[in-house]
Formats: sequence, C-alpha cells, structure tokens
Amino acid sequence: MKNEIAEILKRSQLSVTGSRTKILELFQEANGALAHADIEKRTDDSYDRVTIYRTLQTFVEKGIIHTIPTADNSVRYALCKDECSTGHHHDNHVHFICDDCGTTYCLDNITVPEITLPKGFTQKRADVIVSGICKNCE
Amino acid sequence: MKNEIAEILKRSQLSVTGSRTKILELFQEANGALAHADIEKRTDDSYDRVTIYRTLQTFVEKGIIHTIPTADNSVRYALCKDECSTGHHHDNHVHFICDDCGTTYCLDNITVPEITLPKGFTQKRADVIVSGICKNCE
DNA sequence: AATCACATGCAACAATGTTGCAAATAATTT
DNA sequence: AAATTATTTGCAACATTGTTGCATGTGATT
Repeated sequence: MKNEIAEILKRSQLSVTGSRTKILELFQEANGALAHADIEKRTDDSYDRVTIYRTLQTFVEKGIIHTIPTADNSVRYALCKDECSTGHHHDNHVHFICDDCGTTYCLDNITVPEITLPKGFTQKRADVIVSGICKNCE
Repeated sequence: MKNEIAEILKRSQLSVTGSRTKILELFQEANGALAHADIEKRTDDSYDRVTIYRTLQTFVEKGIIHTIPTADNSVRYALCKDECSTGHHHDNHVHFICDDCGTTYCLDNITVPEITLPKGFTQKRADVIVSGICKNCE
C-alpha cells in the first residue's frame, strides 16, 4: 500500500517523494535483499544513480533498511523488521546467500547464537552469513 | 622467515616472486586482516595495483588467504590457518571488526555455532561478523 | 646457459561510489 | 490557495576500485 509506505517515511521524518516510495516498494516486493544495481534495473533508470545511493544511505541511517555483509564486495540491503527500528534488541541478523542464484534471504526467525568474545572486546552487532544452495536451486 | 614463505608458495605450486613474498610477509606481520589499500600503502607502491589484485586473487584460490565479509564495501583478506588449506573442515570463520580503529581480528579459537536452516537450504560456509570495540580501543 | 612457463607492468577501460551546486519538488506558513 | 522555506533531485565532474589484453621481464626447468 502506498499509504503504508508514506507512513513509514513520515515516521522517519523524511519527505515523501517518488524515488523513496518506489524504492521502498521494491524492498517490500522483494523477499530477499537488494543491491544498488538491482534497484537501478528495477526502476528502469527513472532515477539518477546518485539519488539511489543517497536514498539507500538515508534509509540505512533511519533504520528502515540494513546492510548485509558479503564476501565479495557487493553491498546488499534489506528491509528491517520492526525490532530493528525500535532498537530493543542487539542488531543481530542471520542471512543466507545462495551460491547459485545469488539471492539473499533474511532468516529473521533464526536467532544469532551467543558468542563469547576474548577479554577486552565489546560486542555491538553480530551478523551471520551462511552461504550454500537455497531451496529454489537445490 | 623468508624460507617459510617460499615453502608456502611452492606448496601451492606458485612461483616465488618479490611481490608474493612481500605480501605474504605483510599478512604474517599483521595480526589482523588487510584490505587491498592497506597492502598498497605498506608496499610503498613498489608493485603495480594490478599485481596486488592478482596476487590476492591467486592466494584466495590457493587457500592461502580468505576473504572476510564486511558491511561496507571493503573486501578484507586474512591468512588462513592450517585447517583452511587442508580442507578438512567447514569453511567457518568468526571475525571481529572494531568500529573505532577498523582493525579486523580473526577469532580462530572461537567455533561457529551450528545454525539450523529452513528446509531446502544447504550450508556450505558460514561467517560470523561481530563488530564493536576491540581490546585496544576500549 | 638456453628454453619455457609464468608473473609483472602498463595502458586502457569498466564499474562503483562521492561531492558541489543549481533546478525542482515537497512541506510549511501566511 | 499562494508564497515561503526546507528538502530532494539531477547533472557534471571527479575519485576510487576493480578488470582485461598484451608486451616485457623474471622465475623455473632442462
């Protein structure tokens, strides 16, 4: 719903614009993560490359999306679930990247196991990146 | 030791050259991970940028170093411990990235917890990226 | 020492990301 | 509803990062 998207933007004190609405829509449709290039393709060059970069940056800052670490140098973004934005939890994520089709899944229902760090280290965030073959490619 | 480094290279069927020796040395000195840019700096532009790219690629292929997933778009590399090259284990790594100084630590002594994936997903590799404040910056 | 295979450097290119600024659009005020 | 203000966008220019082909140089092999 357009209205829902507008609400999300306003809640983060962002102006409701065409590009932001469209990009948020894309994230809601995609049930995986998106890279900058994906967004460029799926918007048919309606928006400037720079605008997309800035929109993604803004969304990350506002906690609407989060980045997913990858072993190659391709940054991917995914929608944050509610817990992300409320901040009432450690920023923990489990992601699965398919070696075959490249799709990135957010496994939100899986909790990140506790990790005991050496003395002197303080944990702020933990990401688990599992790679292998996904359910569509097996 | 130069000899030890030469041994590592020969074992992987690689010619022993200046750049490879130097870059391997850097990894042994650094007790963290290195990015391409770090290596460029620490070699004082003695080697071409392309050579460094290719050397890193080769090292990854031969299992001498491995990449570390990061949330920003900076690929980092770290030396593989013996288990990496022998291949007798899952490719699992726990890394710690300091938000303050940016140093990346390989926490080899910490084991990656088992993660139960949804049906249809097959795990090949798992990386845990913990970020926060390291022992030097606390 | 000569040959062969491989590694390197250079040049050129491609992709990705950043910054400043003027024009356009959204939000706010009157 | 129009005018003002604040914010966002697009363009241009640039910076960084990574890739490829090819001639030259160096390490390995005989």
